Amino acid sequence: MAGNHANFWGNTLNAEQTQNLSQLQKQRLEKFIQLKNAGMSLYPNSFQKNTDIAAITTEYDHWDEDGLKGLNQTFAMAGRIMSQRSFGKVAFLHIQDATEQIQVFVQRDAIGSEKYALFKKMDIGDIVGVIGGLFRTKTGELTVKADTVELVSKSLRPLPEKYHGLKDVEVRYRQRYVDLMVNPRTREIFQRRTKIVRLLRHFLDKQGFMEVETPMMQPIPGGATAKPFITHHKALDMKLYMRIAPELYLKRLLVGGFEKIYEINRNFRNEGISTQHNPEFTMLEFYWAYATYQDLMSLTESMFAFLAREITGSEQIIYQGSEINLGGAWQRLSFFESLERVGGLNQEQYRDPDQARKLVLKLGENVQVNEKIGKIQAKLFDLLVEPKLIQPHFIYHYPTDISPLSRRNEQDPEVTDRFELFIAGREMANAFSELNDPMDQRGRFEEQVKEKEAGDEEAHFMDEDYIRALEYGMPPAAGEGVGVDRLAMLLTDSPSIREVILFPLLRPEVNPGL
RNA sequence: GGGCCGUUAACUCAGUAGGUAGAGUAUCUGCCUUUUAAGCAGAGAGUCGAAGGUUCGAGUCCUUCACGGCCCA
Repeated sequence: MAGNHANFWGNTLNAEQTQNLSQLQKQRLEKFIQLKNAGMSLYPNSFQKNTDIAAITTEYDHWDEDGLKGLNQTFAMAGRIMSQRSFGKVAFLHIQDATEQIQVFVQRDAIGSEKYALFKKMDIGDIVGVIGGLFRTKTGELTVKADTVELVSKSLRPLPEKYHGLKDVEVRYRQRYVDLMVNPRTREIFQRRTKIVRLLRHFLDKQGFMEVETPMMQPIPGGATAKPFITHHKALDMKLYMRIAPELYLKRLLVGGFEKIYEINRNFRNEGISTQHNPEFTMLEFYWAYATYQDLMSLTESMFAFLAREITGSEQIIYQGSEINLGGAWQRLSFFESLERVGGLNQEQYRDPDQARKLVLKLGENVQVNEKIGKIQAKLFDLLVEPKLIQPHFIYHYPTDISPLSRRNEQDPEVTDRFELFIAGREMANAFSELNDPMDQRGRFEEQVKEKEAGDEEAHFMDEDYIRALEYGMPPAAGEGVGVDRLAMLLTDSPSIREVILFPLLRPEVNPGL
């Protein structure tokens, strides 16, 4: 029989490939050939739907039997066969389209023996077109009584089990198409994610922000402390970086005269993978001229509360078992206050470089000998404060030497008018009043370049064109970045970023064909 | 990069003390015209992640590797 397969498919499948198929795949291939030999098109491009399944269930789910009888209307729908219960001369299926599932009743005497014989060759996983009227079964389920069932797309691989679904996370991520087919929860997460992004746009549009798109491939990667991916443009023979942030381009647009702008798009950072990090991730950044970081705190509060209400119906959400209240005004602590009040440190412990460094080492983290105090303090914060910030907290006035793009605080130039937002022990947003003094900015870049030369791969590059833009004069402004994936995690109660990214990065599969 | 855990039929999982591989679902055959985790009877289906090693004998013990997960960095 293997020879026949090869013959039938021309050179598509050779004998060895056929041999490698599982028993179930071989059986499906047999049916494929039988249906083909019966003159059936297995991948026709002809089925005309006239409704979605949800449209039917929404409209008729509450109709009684008599009402349905009097309806006298036929519907044409298409969907994947998800389950079937077959009797001798009659069968029940559930088919699923993008919107819903519905039961289909197929009767030999209604569609004819010949068509019924072909129908019996169809498998779970096949996509079928169904035309028929509605009725209620003995158990009361709204059901389509098929006048015809047509094969629309033949499935050559078996679907995972209906009861336990697909659990293997590796398969779920690699073959997301299967995960989406069989796990309703996965569909819900991604529908919800899409809704979140739409609502973000809606919210910002309503506030008068304009959406823009800036380069994702940049000659000088800027706007964040991160290691970039490097790529190359052939025709220009030019080194390019995948962007780590859109920030410096968005601020050029402030110079150009746009006053309220935002961008939602991918950033790329060449770092490890974890439950909270994927090398490419989606970021919202928005910039608001003549506003300050204080204004952004209020805007952020109303934005998150709005999202929570629209998505979950409440400002109180549950994330991984913790109740989180996104409503009202959130806690605000300065960076140093948080080290004291949340981290339990005294001034000497975090202000004295020696003591601070020793403390970090004691907590099991590495720290360079000549590390700047700001970086050491940031590590103390990550270790002692961040995990404890379950309810929303704004932490403001970050040290200047870890905030090279932020405006200095007018009272204390050693800190900046910057805040980060933490929810559920994670950084959700980073925002600040923008540094628009070109001289100060040049000095800060120069500091960064020194660090880069000292071996810090994450330090910022000098960007002369950005300085030039600032020299034309940028209005005072505040800007913020919000991690969209983390927001999606929060609002879908997902423990890992991979649950909210359709195709998270994985190492290549050893044997993708199997 | 380090530690721990996992990888057995298409899917979900068992696998005793090292003795030659099991269940449910799915599939196939037969019966079955209102089922819904349909039912009854029967059958087939495995490179036990890969490669070495120990052993008379390895899914099981050891080593290395691959992929994944969690934690740490």
